[in-house]
Amino acid sequence: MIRIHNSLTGEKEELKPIEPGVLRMYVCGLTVYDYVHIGHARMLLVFDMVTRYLRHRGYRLTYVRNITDIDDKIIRRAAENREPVEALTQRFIDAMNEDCTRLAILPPDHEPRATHYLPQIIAIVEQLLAKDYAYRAANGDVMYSVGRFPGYGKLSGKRLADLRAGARVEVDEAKRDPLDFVLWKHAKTGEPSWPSPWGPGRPGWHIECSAMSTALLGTHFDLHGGGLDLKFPHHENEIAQSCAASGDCFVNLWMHNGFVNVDDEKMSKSLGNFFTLREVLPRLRHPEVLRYFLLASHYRGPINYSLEPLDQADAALGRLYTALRDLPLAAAATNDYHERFLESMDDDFNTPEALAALQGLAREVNSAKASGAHPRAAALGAELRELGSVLGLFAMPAEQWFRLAKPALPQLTGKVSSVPGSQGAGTGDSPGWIDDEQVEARIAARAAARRARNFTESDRIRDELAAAGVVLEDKPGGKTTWRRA
RNA sequence: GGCUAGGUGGCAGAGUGGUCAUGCAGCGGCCUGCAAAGCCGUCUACGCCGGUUCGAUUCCGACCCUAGCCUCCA
Repeated sequence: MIRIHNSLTGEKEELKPIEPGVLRMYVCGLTVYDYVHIGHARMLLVFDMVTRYLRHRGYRLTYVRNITDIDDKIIRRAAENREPVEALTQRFIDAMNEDCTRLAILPPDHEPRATHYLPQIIAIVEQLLAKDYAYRAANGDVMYSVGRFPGYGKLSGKRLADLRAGARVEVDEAKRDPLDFVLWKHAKTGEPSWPSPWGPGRPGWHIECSAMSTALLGTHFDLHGGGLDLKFPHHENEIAQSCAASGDCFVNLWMHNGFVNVDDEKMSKSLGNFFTLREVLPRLRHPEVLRYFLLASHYRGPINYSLEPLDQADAALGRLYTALRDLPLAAAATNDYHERFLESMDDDFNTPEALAALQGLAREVNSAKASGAHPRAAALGAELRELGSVLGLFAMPAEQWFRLAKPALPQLTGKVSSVPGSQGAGTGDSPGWIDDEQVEARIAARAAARRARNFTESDRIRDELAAAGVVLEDKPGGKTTWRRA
C-alpha cells in the first residue's frame, strides 16, 4: 500500500487510483526564460523519482509536465535581449532538455506548452464566464471572481478574510475583489497576443495549467505536483478554475516538494542567490552525485545547498559503487533490505530511508565478497543495482565510476554576486592528470617491484600516482584496482 | 499580523513511547609488506519549560528560535 502526503488534507493518504492500475499526474514545470537552477532540479528530480517508483510498483502512469512559454518575465527578458519571444523560449527549452538528460531525468509523457493550448484556454475562460465565475473588467481583462468559489483557500489553509486583511499589494482598480486574479490579459502594444472573444490578449498564468491538465488528463485525475511555492496562489487558483469550470473534483492528491536553500535562505531567481545546473554539474564527479544528494533528504523538507553534504553524497555513492565493483552478472536475490526499500518508498517516498537500505545491502555485498561467498555477493549486488536504478542511480558500470575524477574547480557557495565561469571544466585537463593507460603502466611497474619485494620502489610509484589523484587498492591474489580520488 | 513547516550526535539526515537509522568524519581491532578499500566494534543526540506515563527525543500544552507562504517564483 502506497501512502502519500496530501497537501489538501495535510495527512498521509493511501493512493487509490481513479482507474485501477492507472495513474495520471500533472506537474507544474518551468517558466522558460533562464537556465535551470538547483531548485528546479529538485522539483524535476522529485517527480522523476515519483514517476520511476510508481511505475516500478506496476502502475501505468501518464506524466504531464507543462512549460510556461509566455508571461511577463519572458516578454521582458526577450525585450532586453532584443530577440523574439519564441527564440528565447526555444533556447531555454532546449537547454532544459539537455540538463534533464544529464541528470537522467526521464522525459514526461506530455510536455505541453501554454502557447500551443490557446483554444483550450479560451474555451475554459468562456465556460467560467458563462457560469458567472468570471467577469470582464473595465480595463479589458477577464478576471476570476474568487468570492464565487466556496472552497477557495482550502489547499493553502487560508481564509478569504485573512487574505484580504494581509493583502500587501496595491489593489488593482479593475478588480472587484483584491483577491481576484486575471484569466485573460488584454494586449498591450508591442506584446505578443492572440485573438479571443474579448479582443487580442494572452492567458494569465494560472489558467494555462487548468486548460492543459484538463486537455491531457481530463477533469479529474490522481496526482498534481509542484514546488511548495506554487501552493498559493497558483494551485489554489487552479482548483478554483478547474472545479468551477468542470463541476468535477479535479485532483485527488496534491504533492509539493520543499525548497533548496542557500545559507538557510530560499534559493530563487528573484533573490538572485541561485546556482544553475550548468554551474554546479561541472564541479561534481558526476551528475548522479547531485541526484544522491537531493534524494538523501525527504522530498517535502527543505534542503540546504552546501559543499560538505555534496562531498558526503559523493562518498556515499562511491561506497555503493564499490560494492558493485568486480561482480559477475547474476539474478537478483530478494532479502530483508529489498522489503525495507519498498516499505520506505511506499511510505510517502522516504528516499533517505530507501538509501539507508541500499547502504545496508552494500554492506551485505561487501561481507559476502570478503568471506569468499561470490555467488551470494553477485546476487545481492544485482539486487542493489536493481533497486538503485529505481531511484535513477547506477546509470554506468561500476568500473566507469572509478575512472571519474572529482573536478578541482572552485566550488559554488554563499551569496552569488559574480558567478565564476565554468572554464577549465572537465577531467582531462587538471594539473598532473595522467590517463588510464599511463596508470595501468605504472601499476604494472609497481607489481613487478612488489614481486621483487622492492617496496621502496613500489611505494614510490604509489605515491607518485597518489599525487596525480589516483588511489591504488591491492586485492587478494596480487590484483590491483584503482580509482580516481 | 494570519497561515504552514521545522528545531536530532563533529557534519548531513531518517525514525521511534522502552534494542540498530544510514552516510561522512573520529577512535580501536581484523585484513595488508605498508597502505587503500572492506569487515567488526566504538564515542559524541534528540531547542527550552511543564504535563500525561512505570518510562518520552517520540504524545499534550506553553515558550524560544529558524525557514516558507500571504506579491512573480520549483
